[in-house]
Amino acid sequence: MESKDIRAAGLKVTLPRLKILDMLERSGTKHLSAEDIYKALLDEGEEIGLATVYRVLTQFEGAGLVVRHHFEGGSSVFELCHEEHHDHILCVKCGRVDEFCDEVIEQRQKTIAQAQGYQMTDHSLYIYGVCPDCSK
Amino acid sequence: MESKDIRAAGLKVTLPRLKILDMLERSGTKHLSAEDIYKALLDEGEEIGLATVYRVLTQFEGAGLVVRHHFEGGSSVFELCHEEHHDHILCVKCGRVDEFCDEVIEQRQKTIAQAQGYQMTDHSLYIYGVCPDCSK
DNA sequence: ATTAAAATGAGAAACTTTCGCATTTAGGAT
DNA sequence: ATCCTAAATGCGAAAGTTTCTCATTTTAAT
Repeated sequence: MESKDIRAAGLKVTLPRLKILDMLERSGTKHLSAEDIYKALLDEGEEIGLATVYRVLTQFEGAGLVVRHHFEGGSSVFELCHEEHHDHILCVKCGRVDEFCDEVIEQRQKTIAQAQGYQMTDHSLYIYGVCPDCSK
Repeated sequence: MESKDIRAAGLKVTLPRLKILDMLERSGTKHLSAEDIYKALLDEGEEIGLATVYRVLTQFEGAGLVVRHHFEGGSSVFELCHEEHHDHILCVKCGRVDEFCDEVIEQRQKTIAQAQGYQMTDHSLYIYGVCPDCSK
């Protein structure tokens, strides 16, 4: 259980927060929007308010428990923050999302930031393409 | 003039479209939202509707004349599509945006896509950091 | 000039996200 | 275990962004 993660963030361990965390865990590699999480929980018979989902996700983001992504299409999506950083490759046909890590790029980004006089704090990289299943 | 670009996209050359294109050109490296463009044009005494701005931007995007970015913060921003592809580095303090190109990363992305079985169609890379001005 | 198809502007509508506030809950002190 | 206060919740309203509808205007080819 991650009660400790919630507590470590200075937040009280409440039922809604555990539910949301659990939902994100079970979602695996799929990225969920606030609305997705809200509906999924309602479907499972949980009582929760949409405003709470938004509030909690924002708090979790601030605490570094989840990352928010701005994919195309209106709403933000969220995913649990694993220790190891990773980037994403998305299928433009079916929406499938895969993850990858690449040290070469990581390093190169730092170099570029430095060259531009920036102190790099973060980055986001998305590769778009047609996934194996959709390209045959 | 880029009347030809508009025409090449199969769109009629209208005043609103020329105004929007011109505004994007004059904006230089700054990225504008639909609302930004709308207000800026109103300020210059132009008559234009917000719906038109949204419509035209979406059409321009489809035609490859502009790129839409989903930076943080609610609304999409747009920039003219120059021939050469480039990525962005943003200041998390002042919002400044700089651009860069890096062949190493470009190449590496193709390699990664291939390794994952994807046919890469596009990508987007944002580096976040503190810009030279804000870090002193 | 004429005309059909396309584009526009204004407001309504849809959608995502945040806010305000009365009520409930967590968790430390008793 | 019970009490108490700050924090969290749920609801509906509100704010913000984007799309839609439709009557009117404009483009560009005849």
